[in-house]
Amino acid sequence: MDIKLYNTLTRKKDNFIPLNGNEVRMYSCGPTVYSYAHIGNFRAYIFMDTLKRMLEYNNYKVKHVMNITDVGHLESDSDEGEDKMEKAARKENKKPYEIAQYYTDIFMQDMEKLNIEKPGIIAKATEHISDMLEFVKEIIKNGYAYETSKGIYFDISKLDKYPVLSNRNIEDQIAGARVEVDPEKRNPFDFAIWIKAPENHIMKWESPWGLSYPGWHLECSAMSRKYLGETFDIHTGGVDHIPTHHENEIAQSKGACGKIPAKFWMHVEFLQVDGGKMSKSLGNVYTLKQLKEKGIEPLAYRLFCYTAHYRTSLNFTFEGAMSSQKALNRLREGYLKHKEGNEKIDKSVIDGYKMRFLETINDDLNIPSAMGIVWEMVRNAEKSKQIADLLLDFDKVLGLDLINSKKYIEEQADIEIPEEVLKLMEERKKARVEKKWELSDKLRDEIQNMGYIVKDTKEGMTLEKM
RNA sequence: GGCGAUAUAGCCAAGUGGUAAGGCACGAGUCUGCAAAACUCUGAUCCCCGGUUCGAAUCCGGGUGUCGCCUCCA
Repeated sequence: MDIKLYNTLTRKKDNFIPLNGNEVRMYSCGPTVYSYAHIGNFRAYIFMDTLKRMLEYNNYKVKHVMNITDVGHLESDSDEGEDKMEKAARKENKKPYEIAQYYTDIFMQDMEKLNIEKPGIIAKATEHISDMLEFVKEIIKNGYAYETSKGIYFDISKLDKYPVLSNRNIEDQIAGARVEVDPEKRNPFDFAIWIKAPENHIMKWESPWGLSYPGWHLECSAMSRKYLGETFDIHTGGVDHIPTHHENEIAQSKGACGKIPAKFWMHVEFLQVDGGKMSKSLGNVYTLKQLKEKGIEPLAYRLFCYTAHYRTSLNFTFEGAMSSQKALNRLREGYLKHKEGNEKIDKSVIDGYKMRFLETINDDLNIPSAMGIVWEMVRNAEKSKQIADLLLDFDKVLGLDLINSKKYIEEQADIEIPEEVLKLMEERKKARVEKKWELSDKLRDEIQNMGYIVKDTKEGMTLEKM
C-alpha cells in the first residue's frame, strides 16, 4: 500500500518510495547532551520512533542513525555564544565529557522508558571529528568556504539557492534581524563549519587551522554521509531545525557532494505548555521524572502525544496528561478483556480494522485517527482473542507495550502497605461481613486519611495509593 | 517588520467538497449496603464577514485571535 509523507522540501505529501529497494535509510537529529531532555524534546523522538515502526510495519527494513551532539552546539543555533557543553561543564564544575556521559545515560534511560527502539547506530559527534574534518576539506576544495580569524565559514552565495526549506527572503531577514553581523563574513547568513578554539576552550582538536572544533551543523552532514551515504531517504527533526540547522546541513552537503542529502525532510511541531511556549523562565520545562512524580507514566506521555498529529502543535497540561494516563489504563484493561474473551468475530470485521489502520498510518502517520480505530476495537462488546491479537499487531507501530498490560496493572496495585493500614483493612473486612456499614465507611475514611483509596471489587478489597 | 503554522463541543483533538472520529471531564444509567472502579448511553454545524458551488468545517478573498521561527530560553 502507498505511503504518503509530508515533505518540508516540497511542502506537500509525497508518495514515499525508498531509494534503495526494501531498505529505508533514516537519519534523526538527536539531543545536545548538556542538560536533561524535556518532554518537548521527547515528542520529537516519539515521532521518530513511531515513523520508523510504521515503516517496519510496512515490511521495510529501516537503517536508522541518530546523533548525539556532545560538542559544537553554541548557545545560539547560528554561531554565536559559548559552546553549550562547555557552559554546562563550567556551571556544574565538571569536564565536558562527564557532562555528556551523564546526560547521555539519562537520555537513553528515558528513551527506554518511552519504549523508543534504540536507533541501530548512535553517533557521537566527538567520535567523528576526523570525518567532519574531511568534510570541511571537501567543502573548501569545492570553493564553498573561506577562512576568517574565527574559523572556516560556509559561503552561501556560492549556492544555487539558499534557503531551500523555507520561503524566506534573505534580504528581509537581514533587515529584521537584530544581530550584529560579523564584518569578516562575506554574507550575513554565512555560518561557521569549523571554529578556531580560544585559549581557554576545552574541547578542541588539531587541524590545518590550529586547535579548533567543528560547527554544530557539520556533524549531521558528516555522520549521515558516513553511515547512510550521500543521499538517503528520510531526515527527521523538530520544526526549530528548519530555518538554520537543516538549511545549513543541506548547504554543507551540497558544498561537499553537490546534493541535498535526504529525499524527505520531516519535522515535528512543538509541544506547548498551558497554551504557550515552554521556557525555563516560566518554570514549565518538564522532564519525564517530573511527570512520574505526578503519577503520569512515560508510556502515558507517549499516548498523550498520540492525541495530536505530529505536524500540529500539541498543548500539554497536567490535566491532559492525566486523561491520557486514565486512557492508557483503560486501554490495558480493554486489551486484557479481549485476550480473555471467547467470542468469534467475523474475519471481514477484523480485516476491516486492519485495513483502516494501515490506511491511516500510511497517510502521513495519522496516529490520532488510528487511535480512533483502536478505541473502536477496544469498545467492541464482543470480547475476542482476535481483537487482542490485532491490538498487539497494531502496537508494533504504537509502541505502548500492550503485551505487558497485566504487569503494568499489577505494578500499580503492587504497593507496600503499612501494618496499620493492613490492620484497618482486616477490621473493615470483618465489619462488612457483619454488615456494619457505618463502621465500614468510617474505616474507609481512616484508610483514606493515611493515603490509600479502598475499592470493593468482586474479588475483594483493593488498595490504591493516592 | 519578514516567514510559517493554527482557530472544530468544558479540555486534548481527527476530519481538505456531500450534512462532524476518538480520548478525558460532566450528566444519566447498570453494578454496589453506600462509594470508588468498571461498563453502557448522552453533547458541537466547525473564530467573524463576503464569495465560488446543487452542496463547504473542508476551496477563494478580507478580517480577528493564538502560536512558532528570524533573537537568549527547545
